[in-house]
Amino acid sequence: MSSPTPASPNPAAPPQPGADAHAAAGRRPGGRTARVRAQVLAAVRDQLVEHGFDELTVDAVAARAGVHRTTVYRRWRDVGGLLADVLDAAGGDDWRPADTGSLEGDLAALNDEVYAALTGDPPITTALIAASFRSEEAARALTRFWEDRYDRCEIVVRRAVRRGEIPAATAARSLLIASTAPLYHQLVLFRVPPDPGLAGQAAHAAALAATAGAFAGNPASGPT
Amino acid sequence: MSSPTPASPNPAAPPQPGADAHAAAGRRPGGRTARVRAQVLAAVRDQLVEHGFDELTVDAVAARAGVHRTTVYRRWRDVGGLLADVLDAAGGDDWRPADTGSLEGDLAALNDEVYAALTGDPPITTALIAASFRSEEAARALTRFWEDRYDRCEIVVRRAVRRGEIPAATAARSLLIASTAPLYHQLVLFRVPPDPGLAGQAAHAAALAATAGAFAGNPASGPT
DNA sequence: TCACTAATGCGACAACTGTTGCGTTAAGAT
DNA sequence: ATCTTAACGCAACAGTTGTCGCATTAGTGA
Repeated sequence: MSSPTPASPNPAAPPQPGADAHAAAGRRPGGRTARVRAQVLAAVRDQLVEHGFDELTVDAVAARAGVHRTTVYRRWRDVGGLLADVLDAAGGDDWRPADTGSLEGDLAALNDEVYAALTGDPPITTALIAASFRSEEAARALTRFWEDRYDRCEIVVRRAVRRGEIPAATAARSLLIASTAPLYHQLVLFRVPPDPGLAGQAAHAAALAATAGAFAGNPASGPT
Repeated sequence: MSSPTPASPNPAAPPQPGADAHAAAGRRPGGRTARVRAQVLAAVRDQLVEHGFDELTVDAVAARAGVHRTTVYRRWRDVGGLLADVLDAAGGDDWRPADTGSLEGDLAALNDEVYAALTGDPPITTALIAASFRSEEAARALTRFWEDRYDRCEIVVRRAVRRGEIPAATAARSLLIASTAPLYHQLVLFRVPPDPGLAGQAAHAAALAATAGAFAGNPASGPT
């Protein structure tokens, strides 16, 4: 997760996001509906920033947005639905991985961003992960978000191949996961105290392993 | 996580596990208290197996255990406390990593166990991870459990060093995390559809990286 | 301008969650 | 055998969560 801050909240709000929040553009995407959605999503972010995930209840969001409880329940179902919508709005940015000139440098830069996202205050990213364990909808939104982010990261591997650092048949996704997973593992699951040194290690090891051909396979989509 | 099934539920039950479930051995560890604890913990496991984490409520556990709601609330506080106690009871087993004769084999065997735990039905392990995001107490218990497991796994690295497979100054913990984290990452956070092939990959890459000296550092406790 | 209707507001409601005070039971000690 | 008291059972309670039917508002199109 790199920049979950949504710069431009999508003004179109489907009335029934239960199935898919993006399928139909809504039968009435006009003024009030869009305004309510903007107010509610802003309220979610503000509430999250000011009081954390524990106090992110539907009631609190509705009150802060100046909207009735039932409206929020009907359109977003629960807190997970709210966060899923926030997350989808955040996925529409133009983020790209940094280009440092070397594979290890690129991976380290990625991990630095992951580190910042996971240890940042307010802990928005951690809150989203936590929410994904409470709501299937939030889980799907998070999966979509990460899928998109890792897709964008594959250029890091392609650049390294072009520079001759690693074999052409390197499984990009596997390499990227091997590089970032240890950081998530320690910060999210182990909850080790934050230490900026964590970020560089895995990047180094992954780059070395890639050089040694540990991720040989289909260059586009490795063995899952 | 490898074998969360508690073979022998600790009969000693501290009355106030709020602060630390193991500090004082309780002033009255006798028959009834221990019996209630055993009933409740068994009810937690049964409820989890039969109805999953979503229906694991304090009320359901109390009813199934034949115990009053208030008793559960007072001794375990919430569902997280219940799972933390279950988890602590599970950590007292005699699990050891398999010895296959090679580093990559040992790591692959580890990942096979992780895979089985994360994809097993009922999803006890996943439920515990989910609970750790709702309850600080469950989170601490999970950290303790994993810390203990990874400690026991370090012998895998020491054996590899003894066989001359990897440098003596290999950071055992870093290697182990690099080996297992990708699997957790994909199954727990990404929620990719289960695929037994996932388990072997990371083990292979980690073993290769270790051989190349990617985890050079303090052999006992690597750079965090 | 006017009718249509999707979306929202409103209040009531049941279900669930967690707490408190007090009486009862039974483990541990003398 | 008897006493002490930690732990439990019980009932009542307030607060929260989520749902429902119906009234009202405000985009949308004629």
